[in-house]
Amino acid sequence: MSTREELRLIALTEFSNSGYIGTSLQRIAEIAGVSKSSVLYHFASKEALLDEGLAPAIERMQGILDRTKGAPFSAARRDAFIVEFVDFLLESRLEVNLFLNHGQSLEDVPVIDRANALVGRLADYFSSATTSTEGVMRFGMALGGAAFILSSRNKFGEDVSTSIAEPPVDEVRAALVVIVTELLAPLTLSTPKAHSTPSTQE
Amino acid sequence: MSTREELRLIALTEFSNSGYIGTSLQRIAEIAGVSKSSVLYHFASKEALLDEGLAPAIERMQGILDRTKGAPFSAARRDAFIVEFVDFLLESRLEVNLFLNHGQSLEDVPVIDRANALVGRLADYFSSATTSTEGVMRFGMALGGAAFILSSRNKFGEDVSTSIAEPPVDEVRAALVVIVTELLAPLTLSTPKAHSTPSTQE
DNA sequence: ACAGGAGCTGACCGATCGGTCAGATATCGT
DNA sequence: ACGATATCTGACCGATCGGTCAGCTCCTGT
Repeated sequence: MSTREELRLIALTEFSNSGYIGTSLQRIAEIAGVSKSSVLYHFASKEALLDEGLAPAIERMQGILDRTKGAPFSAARRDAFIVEFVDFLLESRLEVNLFLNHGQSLEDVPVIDRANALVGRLADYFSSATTSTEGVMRFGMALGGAAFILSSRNKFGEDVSTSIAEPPVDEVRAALVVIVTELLAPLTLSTPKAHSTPSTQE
Repeated sequence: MSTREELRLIALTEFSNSGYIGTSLQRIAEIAGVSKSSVLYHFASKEALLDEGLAPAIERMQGILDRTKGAPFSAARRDAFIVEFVDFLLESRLEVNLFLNHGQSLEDVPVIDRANALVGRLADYFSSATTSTEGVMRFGMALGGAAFILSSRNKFGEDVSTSIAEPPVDEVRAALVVIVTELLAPLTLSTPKAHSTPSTQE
């Protein structure tokens, strides 16, 4: 693997674990076994390192959303999206963890803005199927909760609690699809009502 | 309000929004309208500011857990816990957000260790009712997801997506209780036998 | 043989970090 | 009136931050 690619992965890992501000170029250089100057030779700036670390995951998520929003909301398309979304979360844990945990303090960074825009498109897609408070909370719990629990699974599964072991990844994937589908199911069974909350559709 | 209490709240807010490392004493002082030296007069160090900011929420959560674990696992006690837990999340958003989003990079800070120990006790309590991967994921999605979606509700509700308005707090509370209960319900319908994890009562 | 670019480095820069310290100001009990 | 105490401040410290720059060592095409 090239030094440049190695630095990208180290930076992504450290940004995810310690945050963007909490990770110094010096530390990235030390882990890679090169000098800080070498890091800045391969990447124009620390921000460029963040940008190139997140870019692949952002482009993948963009593709998923483009494909999903190509047709109107339906239960079948929603279920297909859920599978794709869960796979995305499983394979982009570092990126998702970095964005979820540390993105709010990096709001003026362009690559974070792009990721935020994706969340907005995702919310718009599901908000087209519900207007009730419970529906909105179901969407948030299902997608945000799944992203959170996956991106920080090490924290709860290994570090903190010793009584919960790390399950096989395919079991995690299957369980997550079941739970997310269950959470989102009421949103499209009978879309017109759901709750007695008429309001707040701006 | 005393200067000291004002500083505590400003620090908690800034730590939650920008992270512990991402918040400087200078910034806290500027918001409060005092000098950096004054901040360090009221609090021995930056870490003391973090400690005293999180302490009340930690003590409250400790009380909830002590009360809940005073008796063996049952559906009724679980439901009572859920209500208390949701109320806790609603009233301690800053603290929960700070712990969830930035706690993993502060693992050697004593107050964060205390909070992590609470999560461990919580996980032990619910892991006594399930051993399946799906059960563990249900627990994680329900509690972690609820904590996440509430602590970062501003991000998804106001900043990012303009199509989802901020619902009344009592509706959020009711919806969350329904969803969390629904997620955790299958865990105690048939509890043949739990784990072989005797207590770990510290 | 050698020019030239790729990869890499140490020295250095201004800015900011958390924290220390001596002293200024104000309040209060006596 | 006067010392004691609480509150607050600016000046300063060493460490670390992201970033710049001149120059070093290779390797390769000609």
